[in-house]
Amino acid sequence: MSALVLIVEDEPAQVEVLRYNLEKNGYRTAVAHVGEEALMLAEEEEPDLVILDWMLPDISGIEICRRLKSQPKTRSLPVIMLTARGEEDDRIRGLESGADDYVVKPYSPAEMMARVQALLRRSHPELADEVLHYSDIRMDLGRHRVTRGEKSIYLGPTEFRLLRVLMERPSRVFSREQLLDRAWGREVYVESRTVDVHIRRLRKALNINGFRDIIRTVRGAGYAIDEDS
Amino acid sequence: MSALVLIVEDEPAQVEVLRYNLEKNGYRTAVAHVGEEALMLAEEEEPDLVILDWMLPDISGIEICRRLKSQPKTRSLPVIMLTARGEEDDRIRGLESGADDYVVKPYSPAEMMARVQALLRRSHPELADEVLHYSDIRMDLGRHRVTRGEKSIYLGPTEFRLLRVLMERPSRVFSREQLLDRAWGREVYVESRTVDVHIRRLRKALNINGFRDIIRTVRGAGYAIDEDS
DNA sequence: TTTTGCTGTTACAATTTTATGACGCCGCCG
DNA sequence: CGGCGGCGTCATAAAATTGTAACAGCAAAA
Repeated sequence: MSALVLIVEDEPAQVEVLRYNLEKNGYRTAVAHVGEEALMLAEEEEPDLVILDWMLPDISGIEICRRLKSQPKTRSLPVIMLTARGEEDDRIRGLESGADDYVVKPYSPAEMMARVQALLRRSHPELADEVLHYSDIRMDLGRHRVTRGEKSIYLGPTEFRLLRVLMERPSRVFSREQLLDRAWGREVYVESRTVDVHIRRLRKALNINGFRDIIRTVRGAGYAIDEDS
Repeated sequence: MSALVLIVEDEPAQVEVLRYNLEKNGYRTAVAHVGEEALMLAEEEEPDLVILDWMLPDISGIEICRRLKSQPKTRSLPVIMLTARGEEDDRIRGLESGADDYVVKPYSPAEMMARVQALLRRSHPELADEVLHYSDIRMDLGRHRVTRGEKSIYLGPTEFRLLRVLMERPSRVFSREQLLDRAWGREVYVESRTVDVHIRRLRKALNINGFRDIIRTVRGAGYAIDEDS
């Protein structure tokens, strides 16, 4: 089972952005558009985390947060407060109301995901699986599973570690030595040309079904994972 | 013997959903379609819990609940009230009539099961056994019993603990060390290769009758319980 | 265009990792 | 005491993974 995140937000566009990103990261989602619904769902569905918009049609986010924190059943439910402008006052009031974190709009999805994961790791370590994304490639480290589009990709241990290194910093070029360091470890000695071979294996596995090659060769420098060429 | 849950609901589709989920979780079920029948069965069958729909053809759920709570014989019988809309008034009236919990339709089966289990644990701790599911495998922790499909699976104590660890987090890959920690305990020292042998024994037991292998070997990483490959 | 250096690709042997069957030990029960 | 079931370990087979060498291709420099 994966973590359930309750989104409390009245703007449909915002909801969709959050939902898309959360589900891409393997979380389940529930949505409440108004405050009453939020309180109900928080109790009924027992989510593992709440993302709570500050401005809602009925009850204010701050009030919802206060109520959540005042009930034994939802007290330890982590709350990320979401607000339009980062005024210091709001920030303080938000945290005073018991929110565990605070994100200012506009925010980057990656930042939000990082915060979600950080809070989940704190409250339910077993639910916070790391997932790396780039383009249409998805790497679930906990499940040790790689997919491209809908297709499962099977990798040997070394290719898996290699891809992981590349995915952790997309677009960055790693020299063969850097890759050996990070994917093989500092102590082993292998020919640097060996990297080429594993890159090839990785390419072959990743480009199954005529997918475009996503590994970029940088002559004289190394390799990177990259959208184009 | 397992707990008996009385379902009081007039819509056949709803009944089936409930019955299916309850039985999957190891409860026995009885069904009443109308209020009179419910009162009768509550007395005759001595169920351990009642799931009571708010809207019924003859007597209202609230009235049934009141009557149950007024009779000595059924007073301590836990009641979960089931209603279509989560209006605050209904909620209050429901709880005032003596219901022990309140679920709003539509609800998730998992949520309902959690509530059933929570109430049973309170009233009859010995009947509230935890049950793990994955795919067609069912693990009744309290009864120490495993089934796959309709077939009983016999496991030694070690295989049982091992399967339990895997079932608690389906799809997650556990290293041999993690498995030793969790299924054997931190203090004992056994070879990590021993895990292989028990995995094999587990597989042999689980794949009886030509069932598909559900344990995934992840080279260089460990094992996971998983639907595919 | 030729040269030179780097990279892609393939084949293969070596190594590592897992699967499996067998064995002996231990504790329990009859 | 003897049999039995469960368990850990070992030996060996089987399978997957990996490192390297060799060579073809290609790009940039001369």
